[in-house]
Amino acid sequence: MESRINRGIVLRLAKYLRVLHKLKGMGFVKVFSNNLGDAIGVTPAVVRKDFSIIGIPGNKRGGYNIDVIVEEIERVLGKEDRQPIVVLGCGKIGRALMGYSEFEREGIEVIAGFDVNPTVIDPEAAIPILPMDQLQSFSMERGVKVAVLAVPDGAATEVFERVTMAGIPGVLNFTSVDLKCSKCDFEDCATRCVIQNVNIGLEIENLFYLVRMQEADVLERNRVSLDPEVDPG
Amino acid sequence: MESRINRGIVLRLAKYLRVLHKLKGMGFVKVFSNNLGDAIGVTPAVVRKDFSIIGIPGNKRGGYNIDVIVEEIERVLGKEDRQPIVVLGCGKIGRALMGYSEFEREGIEVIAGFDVNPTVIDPEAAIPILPMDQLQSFSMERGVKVAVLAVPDGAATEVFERVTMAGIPGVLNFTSVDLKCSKCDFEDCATRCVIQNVNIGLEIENLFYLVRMQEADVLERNRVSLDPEVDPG
DNA sequence: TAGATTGTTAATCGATTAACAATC
DNA sequence: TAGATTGTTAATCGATTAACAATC
Repeated sequence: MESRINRGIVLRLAKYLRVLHKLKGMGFVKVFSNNLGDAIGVTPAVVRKDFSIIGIPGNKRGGYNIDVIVEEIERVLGKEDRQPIVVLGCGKIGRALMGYSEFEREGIEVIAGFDVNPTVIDPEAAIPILPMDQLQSFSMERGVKVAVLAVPDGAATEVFERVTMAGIPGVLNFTSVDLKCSKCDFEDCATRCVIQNVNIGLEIENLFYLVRMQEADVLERNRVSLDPEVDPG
Repeated sequence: MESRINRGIVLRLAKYLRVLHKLKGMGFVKVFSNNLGDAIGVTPAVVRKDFSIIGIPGNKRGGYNIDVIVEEIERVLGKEDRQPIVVLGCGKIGRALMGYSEFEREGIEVIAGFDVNPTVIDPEAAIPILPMDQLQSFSMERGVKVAVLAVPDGAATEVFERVTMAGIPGVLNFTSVDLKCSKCDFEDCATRCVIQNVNIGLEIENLFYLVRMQEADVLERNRVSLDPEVDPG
């Protein structure tokens, strides 16, 4: 019954926002919970509930005003300001992320990379690559809020340690080491660090499993439909 | 009450597996639900329930036998065989994934990359990069089950179309376009394609939001603790 | 036996869904 | 007015957690 703002809602809000920007670009002014639900793949009731929770008003017969929704969601999500991040580990994945062109559209900007390998250091590059030692001073100075962790698995915990020392409160973790700060619950964390783990290997394994399950399922259904009642003996 | 095998369990099983391999390497033979729970950050009851669901037996006083768990989880997850995948889109992200060394440890092998850009095609490379046109024939021939989508957002739906045409039943989607096959529920899908969306931009936005919430929360708590009762006027 | 741990059942929790009164 | 859509309340659902009997 009690529904606070959780990760689920936040994710949906960001999705609404994209659809709404497109609709607005097409000249739409109003939208119904029905349309929006279809667009992001949820029921209209979810849309109405989400909007109700963050206080977006609609009109009983005329749906919701797109400008109002956009403004309110952006306020809740805090989209007004630029979102500067740093990338830790400038190997293949790290450098790919540093050049990820889709970030720009979202207001996300990689302001520096860090690495322990002296040969990749390049403070003069468009996006400077600095020695890992400078992480703390740089982050303090620039007020870095989010770091992307793209180091080898073996270095994950050590580098994560540096991140907490540097006072960076948010981490997107691409290593396959499951990070958690001590006593850290997703919602409430003693050392005050929010971690989002993205484990590519795990996702792929998972996918293989789901695919196999699905294929088994199809087979099973065919069997059942050929053989509606099990006939023992 | 009724708990079928869902994404949550599958993800946990893969995590148990990692811990267990390490424990085994250290010479352990038995493990308690308690230990395993601590290791992956869940309660012992969850561990016992998971094991109960997939039919892993324990001993009332002696915990679980590591070899038995490993064998059973690997059977359920189907870890015995190699897991060949293809990468669609050989830009920065795509090539980074093609060279992702952590895959090896998990039995995941990138067997080819595909791209529309003729200048990156290289069928003789260690991991061949082929024209996108050859996706269908290649996948049919090799029985590809999982494709990683790393094309620009603009090409996402078109390339995904090719994937379904090629009969590939699993997709890990790194574009920020929310893919879904028509009528596709996560569990049950008419066109029989399992999609896992990994939206890096969305994750980072989310992180910024959560960090901001957390900071607000800390402030709020300090305020409350300084000012335990609201004093109007 | 006493102590500890499994395996399962019941309670809790939170989120999603359904339903419908309010009302434009 | 009639029809449609919001906003909210209650029902449902599934997963997590607690608790405890069984038993080694």
